[in-house]
Amino acid sequence: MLQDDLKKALMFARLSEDQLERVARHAVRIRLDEGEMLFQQNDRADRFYMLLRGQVKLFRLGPSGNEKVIEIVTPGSTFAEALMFLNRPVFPVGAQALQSAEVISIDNADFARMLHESVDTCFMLLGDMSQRLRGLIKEIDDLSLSSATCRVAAYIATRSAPAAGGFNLEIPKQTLASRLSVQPETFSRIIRNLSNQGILSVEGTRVEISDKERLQQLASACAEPDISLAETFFYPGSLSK
Amino acid sequence: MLQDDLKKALMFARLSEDQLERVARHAVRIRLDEGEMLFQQNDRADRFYMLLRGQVKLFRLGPSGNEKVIEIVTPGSTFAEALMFLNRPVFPVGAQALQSAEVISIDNADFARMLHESVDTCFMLLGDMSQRLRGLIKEIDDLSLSSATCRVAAYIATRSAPAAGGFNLEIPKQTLASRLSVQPETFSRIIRNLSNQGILSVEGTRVEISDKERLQQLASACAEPDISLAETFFYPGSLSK
DNA sequence: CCTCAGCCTTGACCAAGGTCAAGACCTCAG
DNA sequence: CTGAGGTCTTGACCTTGGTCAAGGCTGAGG
Repeated sequence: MLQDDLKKALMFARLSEDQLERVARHAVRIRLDEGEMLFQQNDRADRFYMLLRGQVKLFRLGPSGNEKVIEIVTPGSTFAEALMFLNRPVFPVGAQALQSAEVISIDNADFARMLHESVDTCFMLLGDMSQRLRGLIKEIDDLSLSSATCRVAAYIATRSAPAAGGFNLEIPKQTLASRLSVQPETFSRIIRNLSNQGILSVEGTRVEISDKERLQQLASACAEPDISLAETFFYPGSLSK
Repeated sequence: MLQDDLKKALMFARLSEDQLERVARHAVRIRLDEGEMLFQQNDRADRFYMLLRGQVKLFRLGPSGNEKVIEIVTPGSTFAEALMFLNRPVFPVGAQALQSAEVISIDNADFARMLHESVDTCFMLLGDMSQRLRGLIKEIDDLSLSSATCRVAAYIATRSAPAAGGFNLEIPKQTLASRLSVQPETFSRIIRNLSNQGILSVEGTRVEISDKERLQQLASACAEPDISLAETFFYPGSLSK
């Protein structure tokens, strides 16, 4: 049932059965194979989406084909809904399935019409967008105030926070690298450095954290290039000696 | 009259007199001297603002005091209103007057209450936030796909678009540099390069564009590091010879 | 007119990380 | 088992732009 799936997203949680039914009427279920595009950057955006299953990456293309992954969507999240309120909406990113995936696609115009009747949902959406704004601001200062090493450390620290010891990278390293705004080669090297430091070890997609504390330090101390962290970090020998 | 000033912002345009009056009741006019802080990063955010006159910069501080300017607010714009919808809102940036300025400060809670009665205004706000989201995404790929030179060129290109010949930098170069995520020294050098190229000339705060076309090229071609633009650019001699 | 304080510019140097090229490793099809 | 096409890793090199230190310029106050 489409309605039941819709309810999984926070955004639709407050809708009445009646409203849900109405949204569902203009919603379509779509299956994507691995690698399949859901939409292209600059396509006209008159629908938005909710991911049910699988993984979808959102990315921007530079003119010469180099891509930067902006986000990796996880099941239960909606995306591209913020465009609904622009005049001539166009997707600022492309969306491609990383694994076989299933999404629900919802008609903007119809949803907006319905939104008029539910101020509560408007507020929901506003809150949602606020958070994204914050996230992006965070992203910007990560980019301009932190080093690549930092970003990688921070990512791993967050990912490993819940699990005790280690975890599996669910994303191809290439893609992850792009998400973190780093070349794949550099990503590889950073991992190697961290390994040499005895902070963690990576075997295929499996990541084991050995020294959580140091990892945390790296993750947070990054914006602090003056403390001679770079030094202790890039010359692994200095430790064992 | 406070109401009249409020109307200058798009965001309040659709409000009824009644609603405006209500907003005005919880709004305060604030004067800022040059250099004065309006709020600090991480302060509790229970009000938002609209700039009437002057300039205000929004910036983030890294732990060691290095700052990154996120935005320079111009009169008529509202800012920090997106925080209103978060649970425990805290300013993600600090705000400081670059020149003597005047702002209106509006109470979040009261505004939100009023918003409940005006779906139209909700939509206004949603649109507004959409645009900011887009802006930030743009910002992110500028940071990760473009070079510093590019960003500077792009900035100047936009600023000079309306005016025919040249224009005045209204912002201290230091600040502008930070806004563009570049060190002041680098900014200076980039300008010099552009001058040597005969693309523009800068005298104090006055910028004159000599070769608009080349400037445009630089601004847009930046994401294209493979075309040997860097080469023609960084070795000025190669042109005259 | 001099001086001090900001800003801006310049130069010399250096490190982070991007680029290019090659090879390792893995998986899958034949 | 073998070969082809991925992805990942490594090494060598080079560019960008950050850092440090030293002037130059300008405007306000004595």
